[in-house]
Amino acid sequence: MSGKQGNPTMKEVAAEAGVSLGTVSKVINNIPVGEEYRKRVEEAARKLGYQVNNYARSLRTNRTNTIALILPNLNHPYFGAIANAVAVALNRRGYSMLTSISNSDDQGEQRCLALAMAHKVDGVIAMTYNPRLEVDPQLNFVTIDRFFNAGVPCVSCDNFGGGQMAAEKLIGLGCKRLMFMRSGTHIYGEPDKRIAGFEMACKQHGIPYDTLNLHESEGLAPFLAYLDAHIKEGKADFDGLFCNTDKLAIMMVGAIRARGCRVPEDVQVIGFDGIRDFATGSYYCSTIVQPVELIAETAVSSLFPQDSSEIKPLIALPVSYAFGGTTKA
Amino acid sequence: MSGKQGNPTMKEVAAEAGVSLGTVSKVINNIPVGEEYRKRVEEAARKLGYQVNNYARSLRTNRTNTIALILPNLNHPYFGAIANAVAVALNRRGYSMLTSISNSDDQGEQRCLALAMAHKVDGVIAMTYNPRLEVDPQLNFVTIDRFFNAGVPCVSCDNFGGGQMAAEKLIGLGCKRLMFMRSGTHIYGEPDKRIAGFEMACKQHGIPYDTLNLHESEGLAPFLAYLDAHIKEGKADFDGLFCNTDKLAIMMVGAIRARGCRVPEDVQVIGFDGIRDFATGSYYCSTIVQPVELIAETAVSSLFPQDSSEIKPLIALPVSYAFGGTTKA
DNA sequence: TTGTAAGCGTTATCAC
DNA sequence: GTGATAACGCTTACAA
Repeated sequence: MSGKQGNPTMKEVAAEAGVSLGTVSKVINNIPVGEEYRKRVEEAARKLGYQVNNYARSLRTNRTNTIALILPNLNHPYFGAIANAVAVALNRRGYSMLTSISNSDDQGEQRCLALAMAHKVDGVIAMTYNPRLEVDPQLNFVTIDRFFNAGVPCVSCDNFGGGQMAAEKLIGLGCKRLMFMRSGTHIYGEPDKRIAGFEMACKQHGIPYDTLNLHESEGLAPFLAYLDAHIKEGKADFDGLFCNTDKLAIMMVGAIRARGCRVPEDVQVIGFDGIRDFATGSYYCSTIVQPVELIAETAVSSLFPQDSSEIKPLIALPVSYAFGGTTKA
Repeated sequence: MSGKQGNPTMKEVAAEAGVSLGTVSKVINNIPVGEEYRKRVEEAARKLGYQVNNYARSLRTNRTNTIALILPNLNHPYFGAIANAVAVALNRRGYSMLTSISNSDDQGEQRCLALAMAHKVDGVIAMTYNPRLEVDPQLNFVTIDRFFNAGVPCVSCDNFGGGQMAAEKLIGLGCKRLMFMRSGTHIYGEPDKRIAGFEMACKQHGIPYDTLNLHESEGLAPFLAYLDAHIKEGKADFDGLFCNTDKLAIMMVGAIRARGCRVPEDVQVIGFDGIRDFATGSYYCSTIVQPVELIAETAVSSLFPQDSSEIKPLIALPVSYAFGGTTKA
């Protein structure tokens, strides 16, 4: 309790103001009360530096005004951006944020969830990856980028549309043969729709394409092997590449250039996420930008039923394309 | 309360197990109890999915097992790294983290602090910038990078030593005339010792130097003007530059190169913080690396007096130099 | 309108 | 060693 023993309580404020406990409570909670009483209470509260004890209040009201955010870590800029935006969105509503780091670990995720339950949070926003995560059906739970089932709302960007957009952008910029690369934590997940959208657009436009869809545990080697096989003497047999993350795109741009091929002149590359350089604020590569603030805002408002008339199981928010130097202008 | 009405309480567990409330409490808190009773209670708790209500417990014990972290935002990699490390360090001790974003705003910082107080956290770790922040002297309070007064412990890296190290590194790499640049939120703060350390080392080695110490509201223009004045036809009249952050260093490297000067051949540049590229993990520039995990760990343990025999008002943790391509190898 | 008192889920102090 | 019972600080009927 902040190490402070002399933390003033409502009772003390009541005594100081010469009113009853209930009156103090009413003043604190903005419930109509005689003007003279209100003044006395406010004066006393200020004098004693009174601050409501959220825990005691929560015990009574069964609401904590706190939600938990569970995410893999705070080192990746995307997670940092999400956490930041969620905190801001919650704050605007008078809610606090309890942050838990799962380390992308199944047990860690379960542990974070248990912690949130013990804290009796009013809701949980999670970016989890364990498909077998045991979550109390009564829990006010929203996921980001991870669809569980119809009972759990999932807020995500329009991954399918993003994949489509990437393919169409590359095609529009003159690409004749495309390539898709993916490295991810799990084989199935909301972001996997990126490839589906990409493939559909390619087919629609009659553009040939190749894909390399790998688990991150396989590392970069298979991608590099692909480049070795498909870039001969600085000539690539594809001229457009879409990667499922900016991170992979950045690595591939480096690898392509290292093999004597120019980006974007010979091969154009588009990533996904819309990560910006922390110093300059510029995009690392041409990319499909996730609407981070909107995702956070939507996730938060999904927790409060009064905000949205109907709960949608899956919400796909619009993405946008940003030029970042790895496509032709 | 997680929207769950049927959350089992200790009383229900007691009824289920056919024991008294006190006995359940003892089992939950690992207080010796008859083996048979313990079994019955554990069985009942498991069956009902009982989970202790932290708020009710806190109301009794006056401890919340939660600490608040206040920082400007979670978008800058340094803040993200600090938040991540603090969360991990707290978790190891069984504590939860309440995160508040201040937006580097005086009022925002005060608001975050009030929120933490209302939540009755057991302590606060803050990266605040308002020197007039009103903080309850009773509050278990630790700052990072911001010295208040002897009563408030401040955990920081060895900024003075880092400045020294940067100067000596540049001198050791052959620089004959140095330059220091700073752009920051406030004129005074723990990180300002970087320049002091830098200057001392320069004087010690008899190396001439120049400094440009500005408030961030002035933007980059004065720095660029300096470069314009000191780089003529691709020749700079200084050959070593130390910037107080990696961010500034990165910008300056770009600006120096844009003026026809080579980095690191003509001018060597060292930044401060040790930020790494999120994709490749490599440093953006040669830099003085902050011991992020150690800072977080130290800040956390400063909150728990039993961990450290004596509270030190200012703790300066060792930094290290990392090569990042903007100095000679 | 204002005061009084019950009770939220837990821990801790007692008798038993 | 176990079971009642009184707090903890607050909200909320309900009584005055």
